[in-house]
Formats: sequence, structure tokens, C-alpha cells
Amino acid sequence: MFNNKIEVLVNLFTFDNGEIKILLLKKQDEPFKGYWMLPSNLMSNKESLDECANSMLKDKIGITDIYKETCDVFSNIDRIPESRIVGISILGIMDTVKVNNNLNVEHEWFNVNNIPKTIYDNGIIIAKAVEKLKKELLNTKLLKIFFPSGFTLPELQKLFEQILNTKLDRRNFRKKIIKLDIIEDTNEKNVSMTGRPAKLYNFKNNIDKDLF
Amino acid sequence: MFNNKIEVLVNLFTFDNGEIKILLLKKQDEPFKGYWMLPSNLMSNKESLDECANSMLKDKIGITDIYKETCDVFSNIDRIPESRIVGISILGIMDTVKVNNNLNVEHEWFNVNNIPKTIYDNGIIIAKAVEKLKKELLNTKLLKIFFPSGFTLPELQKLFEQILNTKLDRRNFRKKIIKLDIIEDTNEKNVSMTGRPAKLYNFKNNIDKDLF
DNA sequence: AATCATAATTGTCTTTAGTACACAAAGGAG
DNA sequence: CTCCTTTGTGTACTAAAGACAATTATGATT
Repeated sequence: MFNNKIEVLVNLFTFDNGEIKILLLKKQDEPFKGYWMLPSNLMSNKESLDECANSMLKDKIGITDIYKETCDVFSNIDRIPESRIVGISILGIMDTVKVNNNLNVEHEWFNVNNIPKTIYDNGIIIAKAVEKLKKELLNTKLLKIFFPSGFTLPELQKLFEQILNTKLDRRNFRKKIIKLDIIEDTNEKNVSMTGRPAKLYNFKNNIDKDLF
Repeated sequence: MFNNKIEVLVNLFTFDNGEIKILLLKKQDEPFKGYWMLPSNLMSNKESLDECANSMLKDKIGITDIYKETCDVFSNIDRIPESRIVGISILGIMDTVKVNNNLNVEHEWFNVNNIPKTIYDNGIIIAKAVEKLKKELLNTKLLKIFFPSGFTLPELQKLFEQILNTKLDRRNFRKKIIKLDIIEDTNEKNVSMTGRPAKLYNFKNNIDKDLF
């Protein structure tokens, strides 16, 4: 009566090549064989949510020590018709794509604006996580995790253009970021494929400011 | 192994007499007898979080149809030493104090800056909910639920002074709110105890703007 | 070595939003 | 009718946001 199964679902995001991406796994068996899914794990009654997510990420994806926060809870009785499982979603961020390529399960990083067919309510779970991520990236705290060191201003601008869904003026964007006093020049330059190389910046420490 | 008990804890907020307040109940039995606690309920495996919170609010507090959203998850193994229970907290808002005064359990609305001794981790749960509430009240969406109709600008200003923890200039505050075009004059006046009566306003519908 | 193509860097002017500040008006109490 | 309390209102100044185009650093091509 009061015994519930709980699954943890991890929305793992990264910023790669100017795009916000999320890691999905391909389901290997029926039902929903061939559909995409969030990495997930049933939670035992001997571990916390955090521990459950950590062990899953280590075992299934081969990563440790990423930023995580609780995102949302999905508890509709019939969200998984086969059995009653309460889903708790986690928002995770990786600074760069570190996923073990030896990982034998089929996986792919998808642009968050182009999510494929997913199992059960995973599409809704992802949409909610993306919404939350976009909101939180307007503050330097999470932004710093997306861009730990050596990012360029054009990259940063591209991120905001995606989040705000608009074009920003280069000069005004730079002026704004610089006036906020949140980044520092590394005196290094990007090795660009073509065109003038961009300066590399770091976020200053312990800064908690809203950018937009 | 994978069977977990889940409790829903409701952080029910209201704005009363210029203060943000939360409803707490007094625990009647040991352990923690006499300490204060959030209204809570064990979730059965036949109901969703929302249904669980609704039935609890109706049965224990005598209220229905309030605004609710998922707030946070508390899953430390030892958050309740007596047994393993995963806590899911809900943020709820009531526009005015409608709690049934015939309610036989001892209850009280506490200013969120003055929370009494609470059971287990309820203090942390409340702190997290207050933090989230304050963030969300900077947007008109939740604000409209706090102030459904016939509020005054001085009242609204008091709310923001609490949230931002600062004094605001009356004239600049009014100018800002009016320029945002989010409220409309009801052509009625407050029946004030003393001083010049304040005009009563409503929030316009379907507006989603950040105020600060 | 010179030219071309590409993408990054930089400054000024205009417009809009934010801040500082003091007195008049409406009602209730005596 | 006077006093007390609280709300309502306008202007000048400062800071931030927005519009706008030419120059520079590098790799690729001839």
C-alpha cells in the first residue's frame, strides 16, 4: 500500500559546438525497442537519490563527479503502464563531453531542440529539464559549470542566443559581459579553424549574478 | 529492496498583513511532541503526488483547490531515524487565509523569517521552499496567486521589500509597476484603518513578466 | 610573398530605464 | 476644524541598453 518503486532519471547536459545537448541511450529491448531514453536507475531503500544517480552514472555511463540538482517528480499512476514507478528527474551538467566511448550501450548527444522519439514520458521529463536548465543558465552559477575555463565570448553569445531565442549584437553583448565584471582574460587565444582567433576567458570565482 | 515509503510535505504560503507566512501544525505525540511540522502524508501506490497532497489538504486542513508545484526531494537515509522515508516537498499558495478554524489540530501561520523549532529535517525543507518561493514571486505568474484581486500598491511594495530585503522608494516603485503594464485600477479604494485610503488594483490576465 | 576569405575585436551616439528626492491630498480621530 | 497617519504624485539626474560599421588577426589560396 505505501511501498513505492522510485526511479532516478538523469538529464545530462553539455554545451558542444555551440549547441546545448543532452545524452540519451537507445533502448535495446521491447517495449519501445529502438526508442531513446534517459539514463535511469531504480532506487534501493538503502541509498539516497544522489547516491543512486552517482552509481548509475558510474556504472552505465562511466562518469563521476558531475554537477547535479533535483529537477522534478513524475508520479502519475500510469506513466509506466507495466508497473507503478515514481520518477524523479535530475538535472546534470558536464563541462565537456567526457562520456566513455567504450560504453557498449548505444548512446548519442542530441541537440535539445531536436529530441528523437523517446520511451514513456521521457519526452516530457526532458522538456521540463531543458526549461529549467535554460532558466538557470541566465545566472553565472550554472554558467560557470558549462564553461569551466578557456571559453570565448562568441561561444558564450551563441549559448544565450539559443536560450533567449534571438540574435544579439556582438558589441553590446561584450560590453554587457565585461561591465558585469564576471570574466577574466586568460591571455591565450583560441586555435580557430579559420578567421581571427578569439581570446579565451574564465569566469571569476564565487560570483552569483543574473545576466539577463 | 526497491520498495520505498514516500511522504508528501506541503509548504503552504500566504501573504497576510504585509508578511509572507507558512502554515505549520503542532506535533501532538512523541517523538518531537510540541515541535512544529509541515502538513504531510504518506503516499499510497494508488495515487499521484498531486492526489496525495490534495486529499491530505482536504482531510487535515480542510482546504481544496490551491496552487501547487513540486518543490524538492529529500532522500537521505537517516532523515527520519525511525524509518526510511523519502520526502517530497510541495510549494502551495493560498490567496487569503481560508484554513478552517474548526480544525482540531493545533496550527499557526508563521512569518517565514521566524520559523519555530521543527521536527526532523522540516526546517531545511521549509528554508528551501521559502527560497524557491521568493525567487518565483519576482515573476507576475505566482504573484497573481498571492494577490488575486483588490490589492494595494503599498502592500505589493511591502512584499518586495521582504523578498529583496531592502527599502524601496514609493514613487519609483509605482512608476516601475505602472510602466510594466501588468495591473489595472479597480476604481475602488481600500477601507483603511488610518491615513489616506489606497487604490485597489488587479493583475491583468496572462502576463508573464519578471519584475526584478 | 601577396591576396583573399573568415571570424573576432573595438567605440560612439541615441534611447530607455533607474535613482534620488519633497510636498500635497484623503480620510479617521479627537 | 485641527491633527495625525498613510497614500499619491513629478522632475531632474545618472546608468544601462540598443543601434550601428570599420579594423585586425589568422589560415588558405594563388
